[in-house]
Amino acid sequence: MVQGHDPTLGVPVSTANSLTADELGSAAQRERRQRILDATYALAREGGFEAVQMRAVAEEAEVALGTLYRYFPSKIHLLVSALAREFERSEAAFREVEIPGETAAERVIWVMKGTTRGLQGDPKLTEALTRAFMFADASVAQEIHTVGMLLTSMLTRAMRPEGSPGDADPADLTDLTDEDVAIARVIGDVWLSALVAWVTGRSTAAQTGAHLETAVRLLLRD
Amino acid sequence: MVQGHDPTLGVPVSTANSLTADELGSAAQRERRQRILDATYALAREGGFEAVQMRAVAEEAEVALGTLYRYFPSKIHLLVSALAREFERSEAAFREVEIPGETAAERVIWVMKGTTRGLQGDPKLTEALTRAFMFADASVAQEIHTVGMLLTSMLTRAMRPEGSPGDADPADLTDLTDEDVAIARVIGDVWLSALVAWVTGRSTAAQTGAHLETAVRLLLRD
DNA sequence: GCCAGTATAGGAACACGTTCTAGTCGCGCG
DNA sequence: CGCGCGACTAGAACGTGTTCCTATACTGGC
Repeated sequence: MVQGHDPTLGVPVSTANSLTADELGSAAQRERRQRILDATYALAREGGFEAVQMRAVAEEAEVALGTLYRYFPSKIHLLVSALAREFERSEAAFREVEIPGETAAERVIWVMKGTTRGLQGDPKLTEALTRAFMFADASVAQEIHTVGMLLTSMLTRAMRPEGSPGDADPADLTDLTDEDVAIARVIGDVWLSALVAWVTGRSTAAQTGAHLETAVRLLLRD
Repeated sequence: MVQGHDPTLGVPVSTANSLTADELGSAAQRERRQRILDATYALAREGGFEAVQMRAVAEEAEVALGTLYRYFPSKIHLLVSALAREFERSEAAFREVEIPGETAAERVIWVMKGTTRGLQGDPKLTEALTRAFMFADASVAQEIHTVGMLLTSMLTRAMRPEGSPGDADPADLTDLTDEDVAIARVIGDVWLSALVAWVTGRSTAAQTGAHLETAVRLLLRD
């Protein structure tokens, strides 16, 4: 089963999706949603996946349990949505800086290492978000797709020479070859696997970084 | 979080590992372990991850729930152990055949596709095993390591020219360069990500195969 | 064959994700 | 103003993974 590609929002998406910020009518509702995500973030940061308990999130966000479930249909949706919000921030931040490096490989490594370092500074949080991402099933496809797009966007932007067209819109991949996109996806895969290995204590931060760098150099030999 | 189990065990088990076949004294115990894994396999095959319920496994295997937990300290351990057993069978089967293909890339693709096809023939089973693998935390490191070794072994064997030394022992990687091993690991990463995407309904079998093939060709340009 | 100690059976109890029910609040509309 | 309706609150209830407890079956040492 494949999900449709970019329904580009606006259309009432079929089943049990998380409520996005734009779908919420009142300011009070948008603020409730923010409070919930903030509570999720705070709990995850302190105690990781297992500390993000739905009752605890509801209490911290000062909403009833039922309300929490109205906004996010499951713990996984909740955590992946929190991850998406972080990625949006991260992606926006990268959009503001010059990415250093002569070659595509150097620039990609710079971006990946920066992102990874950010995540490794908050191990519990990263554990929670990664576990959720890995455990997600098809019902979370929408949210996952958002995250995937952001990641691919960051990578392909790093692969492009600095200041090339298409920088503004993260979804604009027009001047990239199929091979570029394929490479970006493979790097994303490796990154995810490395993250999982790190999160589950099967490799150290240093190993993760080294593995990632190796993979990028194998893929982007200029 | 799975913490240390009660230490009243006859055999000194390091932390909270699954009991391996060799650690079990009596034939009756080894047979119990097999029954448990068989039951797990059967339930997973029929109904996937959620159908593998500990009470159901215990009943099907005709052991008490407490006994099940003595053999496998969690559902995740149980499923990853089942996965390891399958991989052992798969790896052994591959060891018996000539791997066709002129180049390393062709041989690796042949192996990956064969394995993937096998998994896709049993979607529910694959879903259960993959979800467990992805959800595993550090306490399952031992079992996960086993699986990782088997996968790397299959891949590096395919990368070697046919009939080269080291074929007998899956752990013997002496005649491979560091780069070879790194490539095998990257391919393993991509395979895992692709499997997750397929299992969670985010990509089709065909897309999974194509992505894998692209990745292998990017990495093994002969 | 008997004893001590361990493994197993059987099942209650607990934790947390999820669902459901009843009641309350706020608000636009006749 | 009173009504209806959707969103919210509070909390009970349920399912499944996990733990715990007690009685029984087994096994190795004497």
